Amino acid sequence: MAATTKTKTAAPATEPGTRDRLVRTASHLMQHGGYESTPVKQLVREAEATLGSLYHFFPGGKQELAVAAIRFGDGEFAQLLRDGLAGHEDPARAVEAVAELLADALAASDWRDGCPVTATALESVGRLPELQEACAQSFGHWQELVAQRLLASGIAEPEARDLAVTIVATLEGAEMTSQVTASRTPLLLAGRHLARLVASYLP
Amino acid sequence: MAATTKTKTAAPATEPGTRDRLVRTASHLMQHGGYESTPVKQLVREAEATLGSLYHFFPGGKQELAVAAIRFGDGEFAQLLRDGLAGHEDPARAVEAVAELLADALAASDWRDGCPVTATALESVGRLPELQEACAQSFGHWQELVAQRLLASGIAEPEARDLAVTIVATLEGAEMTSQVTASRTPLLLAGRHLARLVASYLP
DNA sequence: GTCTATAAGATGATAGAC
DNA sequence: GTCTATCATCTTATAGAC
Repeated sequence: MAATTKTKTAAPATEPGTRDRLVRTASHLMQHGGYESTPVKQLVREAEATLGSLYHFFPGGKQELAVAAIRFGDGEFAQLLRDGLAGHEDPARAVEAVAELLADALAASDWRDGCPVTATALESVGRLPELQEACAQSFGHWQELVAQRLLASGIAEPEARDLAVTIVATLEGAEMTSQVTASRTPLLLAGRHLARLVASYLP
Repeated sequence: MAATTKTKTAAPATEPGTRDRLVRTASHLMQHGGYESTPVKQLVREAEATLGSLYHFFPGGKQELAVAAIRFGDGEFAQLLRDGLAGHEDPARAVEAVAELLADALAASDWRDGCPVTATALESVGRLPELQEACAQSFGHWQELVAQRLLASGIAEPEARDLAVTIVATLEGAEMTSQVTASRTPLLLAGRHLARLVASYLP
């Protein structure tokens, strides 16, 4: 924390350093195939780094890098969530907008850029505890963002939090369905149904 | 199809043959870690088979066995769906019952026995076309079961089908969330919210 | 901090006896 | 149909020069 002074995210305007490139690339590749399908060799190649650099920044190897990648994906997904939720006065319409944003990103990437956490999350259950914990924290983080948005719209305390859990879960499930079936429909339907559900809780 | 006469599922009362053991074991292991996390060596060991048998029944190797395993998991999940949906007159309550069944199975397996398709589905997107196709068919199959149940309750044609897509997606997403967070809550909340949504479409 | 070469083991798949 | 031994390749990780 006080070693070289600028080891953390100091200058966001500068070009990303080797560590950042490794994390971003890992996040992107794990977004596709998950953890096991992503060999470190491909990782360092696409990050334009070397094995030496990887084990310099992440002595814990692939697993430690994967945890950092999940945290990074957590932040990226959170930003998309904030963008979508902020675009409309009506919270029901806001949730639907998030589903539409996800469908856009999915179609634009030929159905490959889904949730940056889901694939790894499933692989991690009961076998990679540190990764699983990072994934669980991501879900909690996103639920909190949705809950705050619902609370701000006047939905009461227990209902808003409960709804947020289901909203995030439904978006995850619908995104996966859209990916596998190569169709926007599941996400768009989920958006419509979630909007109806949220509206039914509005004061 | 007409080679040895009894190569298919002839006697369901007899103890399962080697082929069946391979398929069941593959389905069970892929239910946990997915495709890449399941080495063939572990597969044949737990199936009490040998490499020779695997490549005898599945000349296409691991991939061909994986497709058969997904089809098997498709059928198992479909049965759980039928059981849950048939238990209540009210379709809203029936959907909620499915979520409760899933939560029970999950907790009983220490959060490991989730959907037998999801993990593999995500890994397959854009990289294993035959597996991806089998996974997409599973989702379609389950959606059809739910749609028929809703239609039988008097929900009209386009609404019932659209709802079925969201119901299956939500159950998938909630089950994943329950697995990763080791908690029944996400599935139980999803069940409650889905019941409310279904009720809002009832005549 | 970065690089290459290499270790040590696991991986999917095959050969050929039985 | 089943078995074991083995292949070629790929895997994560390390060593040590620069």
